Amino acid sequence: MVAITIKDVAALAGVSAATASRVLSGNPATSPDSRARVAAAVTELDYRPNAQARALRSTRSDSIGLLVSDVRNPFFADLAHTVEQAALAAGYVTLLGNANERKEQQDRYLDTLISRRVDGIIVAPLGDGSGSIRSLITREIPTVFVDRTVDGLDIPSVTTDSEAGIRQAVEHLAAAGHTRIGYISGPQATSTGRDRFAAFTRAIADKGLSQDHELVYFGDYQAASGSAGVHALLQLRRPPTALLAADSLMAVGAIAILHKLGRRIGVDIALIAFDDIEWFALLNPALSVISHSVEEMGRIAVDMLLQVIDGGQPESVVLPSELIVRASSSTPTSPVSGPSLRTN
Amino acid sequence: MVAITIKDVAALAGVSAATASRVLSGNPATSPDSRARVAAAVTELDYRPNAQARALRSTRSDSIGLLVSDVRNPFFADLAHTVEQAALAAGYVTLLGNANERKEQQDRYLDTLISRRVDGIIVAPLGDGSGSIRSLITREIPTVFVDRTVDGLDIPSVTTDSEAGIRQAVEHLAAAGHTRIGYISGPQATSTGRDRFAAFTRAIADKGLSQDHELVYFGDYQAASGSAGVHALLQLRRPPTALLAADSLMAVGAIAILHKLGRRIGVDIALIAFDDIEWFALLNPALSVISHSVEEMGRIAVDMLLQVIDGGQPESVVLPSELIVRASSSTPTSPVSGPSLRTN
DNA sequence: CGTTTCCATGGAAACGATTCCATACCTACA
DNA sequence: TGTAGGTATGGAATCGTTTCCATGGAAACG
Repeated sequence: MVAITIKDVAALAGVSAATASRVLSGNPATSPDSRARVAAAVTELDYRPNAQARALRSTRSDSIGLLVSDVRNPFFADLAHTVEQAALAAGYVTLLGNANERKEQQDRYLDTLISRRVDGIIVAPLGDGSGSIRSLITREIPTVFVDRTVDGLDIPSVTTDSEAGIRQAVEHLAAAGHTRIGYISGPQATSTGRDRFAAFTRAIADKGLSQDHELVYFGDYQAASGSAGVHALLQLRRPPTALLAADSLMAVGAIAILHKLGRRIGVDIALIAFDDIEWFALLNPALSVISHSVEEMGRIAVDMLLQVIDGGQPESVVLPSELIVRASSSTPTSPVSGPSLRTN
Repeated sequence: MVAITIKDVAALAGVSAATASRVLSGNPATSPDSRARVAAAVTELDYRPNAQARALRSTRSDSIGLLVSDVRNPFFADLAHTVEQAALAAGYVTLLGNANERKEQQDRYLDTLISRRVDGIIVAPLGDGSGSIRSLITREIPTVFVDRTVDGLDIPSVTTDSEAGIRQAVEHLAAAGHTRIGYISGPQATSTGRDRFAAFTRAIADKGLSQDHELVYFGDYQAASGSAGVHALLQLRRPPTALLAADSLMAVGAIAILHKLGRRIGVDIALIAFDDIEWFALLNPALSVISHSVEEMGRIAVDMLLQVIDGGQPESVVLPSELIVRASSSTPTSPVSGPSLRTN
């Protein structure tokens, strides 16, 4: 592996390394002649500048870090795609990390991102402001929180207003006659887990529905915990007649076990999920969801990060959420959960 | 932003930069005393080594590149997760790129990955061996192809044997009485697109089914082209009674438009998709699929890449595929596509 | 024609680590 | 006691760029 350096290019072009560097970085203080000669040498040698050396000298790495909990979650997959494409358009490459909803892995990734001197970090954070998150602040590394926040940290963020969507969902279910709504919550170590749970609690109270704390199951945003949640909730002496899942993966788990148990969604039990995924509309019955725009979230996050990198202090953005009613929650149920007709 | 370097650490610890470096890299030629002093200085200063400088000097970047077509495709999302986690376990971070099934974007990403001197690259390649792919070889950059290959290039790869699964699918449909099977193909610029199409053609011929070339629609592995394919195939004078989609996204598009057109899957028309996605089993009717193991593919790809980085020459691996019959294809259909009973 | 200005250029010093090489010290052995 | 061998250490070179600074020549101006 013979490494080709800028000196080789300079030698072949008959100029100095300094001039070659100037040509390559588009510095106007270059003659058309040397521009042409260097360009020719570059293609002749198939020269690729060493990004490490460049970054070392210029203290810019042209890379950003994106830390999410799990790309297999369609929400984060969409986010990763949008962020990566927007960053690419702005000349940055994206380092992807999956924290797997585990704080030590988040810290480990933040450490590597700091070591690699990424120009900025977009993170869906987990936990409180302890650990490596603290280092981001003391080092003044441009950071933007996406989807989630961390209490007490003054970092610009793009989040969703869960309140509106969840309130609409609860009101919708209440209007259909449900009084006992089961809630499959996200982990309380995340701001979305806490916020959505709080929104649910408030909405339930405002509507005068059952606040039986047994109706809440605390999951971890993974499919398996959705199944476990349904399992637990259906074993109650007075099981819920409707379910609200705090993210799409737990909804998937819930659907899987409901199928297995032979409970007909939208007939025997109503189901609404947070997060709109293309596929949810294809289910039969189609799934009612609380929708929010991932693409917008990703684009705004990159925009904000670029601003922070440029020394700006963008305002945090809160995006709306909204209930989309489909068949999975459209059947009115009598309060005692009697039999009902199926609609489609 | 005051940068803390190894010299600061060395000064605080009262040793030289060389010794500090030795301590940090675990070199045994260090006294317990300086080890302790350096460790203390590191935590005191919250020192993070500059990965660029380290990489520049040691010609290892401890990073790999992963280039897929689109993380929003659940297959690639799973792959990205597995690869990223396996790489992390081996001490590497992953640079993610989405080529969006476009050759120029693939080339652009390969260029940046080369510039960044990643230690290796895992790519689901697109197109022929022209463009930047060629540079990978001449520069002897450790590379592994995953899911797809490029004809004529001697690069280790992990792929799926599409033949077996597709043959099983065709035989299964033929046994159910289908003679006109529509095929929604992947792009012919990808090896999977070509291989699966060839396998389909062979299977159709062997079974003596209709080889009407109008029954093949060439899509691009995106959902929209699945919809377009169904639309085109159903407009034929003699439309197919069964459909085989070459990937999951096109299957999603197909399902969406079939719903909209009021065609009942598994009743009016049979449907089988390549790629097994957890959610496909949750559809009603559940979707028959040709399944292959993404996790295994990802793990093996990282294993192989590590071998190549170590100077080895691992053998390419071909993983099996297999038909999983579910309700979407289980109803026998009379050759003339008459009415039939619904099973579930 | 002489002086100023401008522009393209090359030499050399960074950037922050690793690593070769030489040295100083200490122990062990004859 | 003198020498060989081992160990911990520091100085300095190095990795491949960018960028500061000085220089030389051409152009422009009086």
